[in-house]
Amino acid sequence: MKKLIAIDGNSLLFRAYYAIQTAMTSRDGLPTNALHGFTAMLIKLIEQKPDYMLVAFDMHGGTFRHDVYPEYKGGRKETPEDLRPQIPAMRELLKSMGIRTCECFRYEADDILGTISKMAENAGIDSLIVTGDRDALQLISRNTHVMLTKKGITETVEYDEQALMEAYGLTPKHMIDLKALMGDSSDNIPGIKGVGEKTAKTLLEKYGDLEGVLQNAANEKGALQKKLMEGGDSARMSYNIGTICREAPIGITLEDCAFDPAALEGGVPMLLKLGMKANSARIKALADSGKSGMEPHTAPRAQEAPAPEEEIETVPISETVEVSTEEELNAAADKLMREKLIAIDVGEELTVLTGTGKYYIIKTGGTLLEPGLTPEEIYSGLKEVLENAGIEKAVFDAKHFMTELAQYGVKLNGLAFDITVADYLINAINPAKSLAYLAETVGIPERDAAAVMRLYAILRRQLAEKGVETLYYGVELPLVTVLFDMEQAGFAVDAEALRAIGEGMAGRIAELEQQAYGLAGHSFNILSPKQLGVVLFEELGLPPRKKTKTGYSTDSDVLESLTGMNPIVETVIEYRFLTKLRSTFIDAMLKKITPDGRIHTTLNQNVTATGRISSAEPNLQNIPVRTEQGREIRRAFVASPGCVLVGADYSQIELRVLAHMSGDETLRQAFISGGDIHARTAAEVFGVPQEEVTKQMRSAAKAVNFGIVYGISEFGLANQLGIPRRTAGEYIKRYLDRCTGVRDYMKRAVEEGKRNGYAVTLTGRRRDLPELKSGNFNTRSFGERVAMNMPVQGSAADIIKLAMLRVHDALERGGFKAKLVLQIHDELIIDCPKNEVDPVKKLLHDCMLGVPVRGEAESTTKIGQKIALSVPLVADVAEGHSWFDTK
DNA sequence: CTATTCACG
DNA sequence: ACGTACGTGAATAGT
Repeated sequence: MKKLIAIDGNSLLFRAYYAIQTAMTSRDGLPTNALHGFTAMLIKLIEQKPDYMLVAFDMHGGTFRHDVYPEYKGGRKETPEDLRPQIPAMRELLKSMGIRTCECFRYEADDILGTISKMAENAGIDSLIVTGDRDALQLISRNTHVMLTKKGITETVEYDEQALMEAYGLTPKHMIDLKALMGDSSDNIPGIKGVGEKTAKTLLEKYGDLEGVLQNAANEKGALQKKLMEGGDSARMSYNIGTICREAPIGITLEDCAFDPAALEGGVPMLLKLGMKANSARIKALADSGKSGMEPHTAPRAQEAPAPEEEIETVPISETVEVSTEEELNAAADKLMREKLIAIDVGEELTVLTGTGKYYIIKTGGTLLEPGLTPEEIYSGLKEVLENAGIEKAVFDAKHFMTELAQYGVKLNGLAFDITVADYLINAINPAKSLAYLAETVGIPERDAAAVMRLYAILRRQLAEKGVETLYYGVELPLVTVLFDMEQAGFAVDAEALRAIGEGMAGRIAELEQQAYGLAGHSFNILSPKQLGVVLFEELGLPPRKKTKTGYSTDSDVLESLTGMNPIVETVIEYRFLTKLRSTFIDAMLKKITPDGRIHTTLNQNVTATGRISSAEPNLQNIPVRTEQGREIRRAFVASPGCVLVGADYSQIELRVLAHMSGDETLRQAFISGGDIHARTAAEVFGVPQEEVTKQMRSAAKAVNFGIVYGISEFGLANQLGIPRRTAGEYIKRYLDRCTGVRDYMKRAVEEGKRNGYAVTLTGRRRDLPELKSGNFNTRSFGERVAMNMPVQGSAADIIKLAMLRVHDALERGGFKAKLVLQIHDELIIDCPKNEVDPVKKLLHDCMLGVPVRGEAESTTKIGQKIALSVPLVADVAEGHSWFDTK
């Protein structure tokens, strides 16, 4: 197979120019930084032995896009003064090396690349398009790949269809739709105002393409509908100018681009003149190897013959039924009631594939022009089917589906399989973002419900292969419903109290702001690390402690170390602290309160690599607690009327898990005999009786304990404690000498990680450890720490998940009205009617400790019994009106 | 869009 | 000798 490499000359020169900001000039004073970078890149590309090569340039003046849209910018900023002369120089250099260049009146370099790659496709030739411009991703096809430059210029990523799907969850064609919807500020393409990436992607997933989105605008609600209706023309126009032209009048043929390595030699004199000695030598070498003809022109590519896919039995579609009227829907629902298993997917349309091979396409739409049904009609029509627990359902993202159904008063019963959750257990590091993405990665042709059905078969087998079936069916799948209920319940918030806290801070913030300006001698943006760095380290002459990639670091460690040197430091610290509280925890929270007076977070079950749950939009797992003032915010998180909050948290669960997993006798005895674990550690590490442990010793020991859990390193501990590395090393050594079981465990964890390629928790949850194979020291060290930490953090996550299942189950069986509302890794919060407090407190405590609970279903404890620890678990329970009080 | 910072376990 | 603690999510600034 022959190969064309087509390069966006302007884009690459720009990238090279910004990547290399060192001053470089040729003997006659021409700046050469961009030329250097470009040439280095060119050499890398020539090494791929292309048969055709073309470098496209933009032409001055307007383009056909400006005819329809005069404000179009074409992604390019002003050309910097010292880059300008390098562009013609590059063209000349390319010419001398026999590499074809091209520019085209009223078209951009992109369009030239689009056109030449189209020609190549027609001729059955592979193309690689090299550019820094993401717009080119729309050109990707089976034969055309796109190489994008990353940070700098020599680092690149090559995208084919699959890689694009993995990175963006979109097909090449979707890239245009996406831009048309969300606009692009660098090109000044308007898109639809108020539609960002997230909305755009969701819409595209739902309706397929831009036209689909616009035509289904009526399906959307409220503000979004309005935006879509009004922004249609703008989006269509954006689509047109965002589409790369593949039939530009470029005036050259593919054969004009034929590349002859021997001709490269012609560039050597000019390279030398430009002061590129090393590059000229490499070009010369490439020219010579081309001349000798020793190497085959087309390098044999590693033929990755895909292993013949084992055919996985899925349900062949025996009958397809399109449903677009209520009569048809009712008929379909009647038939569905007789099914045992159905796969469901909500996309552009609702699709259902039954275990007996009947495929229903239920048309959404229901507008005057388009046949179809509204969501209300569909879900009420299918209510009986969806709520019948006897009909098993396989879904892609069950919690999401349940949330949608809830809007129409429909409950989902009989959940048999959730694709997202299964996929997460198989590969926690890279969870599937969409059904299309997953189908693509797995290499199956099906879409919609058919993909769900096929994935159901595939993933079930993989779960079995990885030994995580019990974890899946015993923990993760039932947990979906628990998390859904928690999201629906929400956390009551006293908006007035929250506002009052914010208002109480406003005065002080304004005061600090003025104070900072006064001390600096002028006003500036205190929250800008860049501006603050200038004030502190240049104007006021304070000593910089560390640097970030972009300049001085001004993080709290640095500021802390500067206290006492200038009063502005304290001012800034307090200012940052208060504005953080206000913007993230007061203003942002107020916006998230729904009309029911509550905040409904989203609890993600498939984002963390360790098995923890995460909370987002808003994150309720990081509400302040460590500072007195921050903790006040918790007074606004309250119980429902007539209720109290009951909260319980595990004491030192990770260290207890470590004690269990390592079997270390010292650590185990510490937990068995009880008491203050950090003080005990201090006594061991510092070799003093526990009564003589000072505050400092205890806090150092606490840091050591954390370090142990994180996969200890001397440097990390030294940094944390602000002590010399040697001293930190000494602490670690003393700790591990006393707790040899822990030392052995850490060693074993890394060895097993290497041998198996993954780390594993007490329930068998896995995390792949590709880092352990890395040749890079840092990457490998990271892998080692992960191998030590993941089993500990992940097992603790397993334990609390089990507790949640048991609590949920016990509350339901006991007929309590109390509801779980939040989990914060080692803490559970229940919103509890006052008359239920006593039994609920006991139940919560018992569930967390693994104590049998009356009336408990056996199934929920299957794994729980297996992971009884060899050290006691302790959970502290408290109650109160607000979250502030549950400590 | 990425980097920085900082809130939590 | 390398250069770091583990896991998250969100606001802000500025390229």
